[in-house]
Amino acid sequence: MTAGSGRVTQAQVARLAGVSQAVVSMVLNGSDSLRITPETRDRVQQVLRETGYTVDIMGRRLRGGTNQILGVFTYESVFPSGVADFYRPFLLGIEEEAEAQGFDLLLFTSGGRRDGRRRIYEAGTNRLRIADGSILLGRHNDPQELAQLVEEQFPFVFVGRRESPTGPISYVGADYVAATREVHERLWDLGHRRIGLLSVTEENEPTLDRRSGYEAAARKRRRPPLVFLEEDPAIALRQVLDEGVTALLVESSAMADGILACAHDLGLKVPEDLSIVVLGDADPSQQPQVHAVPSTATDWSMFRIPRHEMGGHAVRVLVGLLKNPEPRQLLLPCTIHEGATTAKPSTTDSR
Amino acid sequence: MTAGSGRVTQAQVARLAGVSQAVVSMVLNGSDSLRITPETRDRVQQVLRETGYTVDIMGRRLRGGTNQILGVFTYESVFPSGVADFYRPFLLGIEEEAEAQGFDLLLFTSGGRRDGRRRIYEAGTNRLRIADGSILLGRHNDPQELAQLVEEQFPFVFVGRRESPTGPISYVGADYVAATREVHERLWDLGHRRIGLLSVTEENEPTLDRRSGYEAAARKRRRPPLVFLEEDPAIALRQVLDEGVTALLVESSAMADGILACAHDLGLKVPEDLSIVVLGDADPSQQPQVHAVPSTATDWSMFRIPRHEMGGHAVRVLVGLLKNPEPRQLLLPCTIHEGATTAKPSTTDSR
DNA sequence: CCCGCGTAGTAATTCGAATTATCAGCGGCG
DNA sequence: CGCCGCTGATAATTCGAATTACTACGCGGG
Repeated sequence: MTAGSGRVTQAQVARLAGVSQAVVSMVLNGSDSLRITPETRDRVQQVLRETGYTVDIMGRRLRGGTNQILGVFTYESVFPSGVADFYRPFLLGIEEEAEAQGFDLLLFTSGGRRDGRRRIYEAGTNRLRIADGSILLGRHNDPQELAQLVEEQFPFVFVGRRESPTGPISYVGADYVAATREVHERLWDLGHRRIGLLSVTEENEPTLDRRSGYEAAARKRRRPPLVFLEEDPAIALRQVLDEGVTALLVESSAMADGILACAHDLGLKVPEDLSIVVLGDADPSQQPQVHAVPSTATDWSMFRIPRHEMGGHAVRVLVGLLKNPEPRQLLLPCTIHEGATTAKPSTTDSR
Repeated sequence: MTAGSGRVTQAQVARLAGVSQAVVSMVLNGSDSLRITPETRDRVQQVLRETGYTVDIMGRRLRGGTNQILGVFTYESVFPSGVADFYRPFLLGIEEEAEAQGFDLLLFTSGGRRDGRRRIYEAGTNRLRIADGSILLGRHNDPQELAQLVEEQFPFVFVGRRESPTGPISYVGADYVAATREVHERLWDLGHRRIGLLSVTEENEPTLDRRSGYEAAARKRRRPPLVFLEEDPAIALRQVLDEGVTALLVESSAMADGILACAHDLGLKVPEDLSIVVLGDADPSQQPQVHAVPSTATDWSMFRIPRHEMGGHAVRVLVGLLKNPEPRQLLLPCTIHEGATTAKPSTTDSR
């Protein structure tokens, strides 16, 4: 009686047009248009227009139909307030492609939060089902929820590579492996022979990918991998220098900032004495709240994650999934930004 | 067959537990708990746990008549790429409040465009009706579409004051009248006696509000209104100075930039020789694509539009509208930013 | 004359959950 | 014995749309 009273149903339209509800449905869907007299169809369409009828997505979906609605589930807020906005490029790509494909977007904001995070299954219900399929994004993820989604055979695509022990899941990710390998190759071509990787202990997919790309590149050049896991930049830099490293790959620009500062303290110049490459864009969610980009920001050598394209491709993969529920995985190439923190090594160390 | 084949229903649970579907529903909802034997309830709950049953939100909402979805319709793209992002604060407020009120958000991106703009009525039907109600935002608007929405008695709230000849419509706007009056008062208190308004010819609601606020303030001080409509900043400044104006209210920061440049050319200092106040935030959609804010940006004296709050209040008004379809109008106060472009007048001109 | 067949619909069913009406069984009392 | 009232559960209905099964009607050919 709240919103439902104003809502016109097919049955009401049918009564006004003097036909049965089934006819209204047929007129709407154009199915078996041969079976309906042009006069009847016109009469029904007239009433449809007068009443401003629109389908009830719940009824249609209950029956197994589709709504031309794609869900967008984020574990964090969709519209963040920070200037360095991690999600926006993804969402822009998603919106553009959804518009191109003729889908509306449903943002799942209704659920309560637990531990400050949103959940797909809240109070025993899967809210995603309102949409025909859903795009998931966010750094966090809940393996249990993912597993249940897979079991329900609900069509969804993750933005960013995700693996689930339950079975293959669809995703559109960035090819960190290839990008890291490429970075290693470029440094090698510049003459570097001791190329290190400063990684983090947290073992999520992107980190693992970067490491495997690094290790593959090192193996190709028959060099032992030089992986450092130290969190303190000063100690890390000491370790790196002790190993004779001339070029360092760093996971985050925050860590790179730390290394750079310590290097300056030691009287080292970047890139003359040490080349540094950041493996990816700045991820603001891992950094403290920096609202204003410092004007002296370093022009890091790095690679860019194709966020915009990832969003668009995620929509395309999801739409494909609706027709053919065969899981699909897609990795998009990162573009390498030359930057100002790489150069030829000053000392030719070929231990 | 695509989605949902893996789902467990209440009926299946009931069969496994050897009871009827109604009992399962009762156990789940705890209703009439007195009517169910503890043993039966335990048995059902056991099966519920084993099968991993989750409520299908569709069936539940189908009965309820409401689907807990609020539409968000924008005439332009929701996720713009520019840094100066006009919509984001609104959307952030909308998202937060929707989450608090337990609604999902449906972004209408599917509609085809005409003249590069989205439309509410496509193919004769109102797609907004999919949601329980809808929030509209965007600088453009289509009076005809608005009129039809009113006639359909569809619950909607406009962000920004909008009037329709058809009847009262709900909106949440910023109180430009009061803010402009307040600006005028402050300048008066500083000693200014010739306070001008540089307006634009386009007559939308915000412009009219600013003008009426200005005129009310001038009337209160028994001063003739000094309204300028010249678009060329050089000519406008000449007119302004010819009238002996010592403080100028300007509609947009773009225009203010032009005036400032011309004033400098004439050897005038701001604010010493001329105080300037911008009536509102910078509206990036009226400016050329400026991706990087110039570091020499002027600290304009101006007032800020409470975008975030407007979004949140729009959701609250809309939710209220669902219960009681009585149109509601709400104006939120702007906050005045002192800035660096106002000062006491150098010449005491009291013509 | 009646069967067959096409036409233009209508009646009935389905989806999943919630709710209402109903029913079976049992104890107690007149 | 029969009936009331209570308990604990089940059958039936509802929501809106889509689809299948069915029917009423008309026309033509055998």
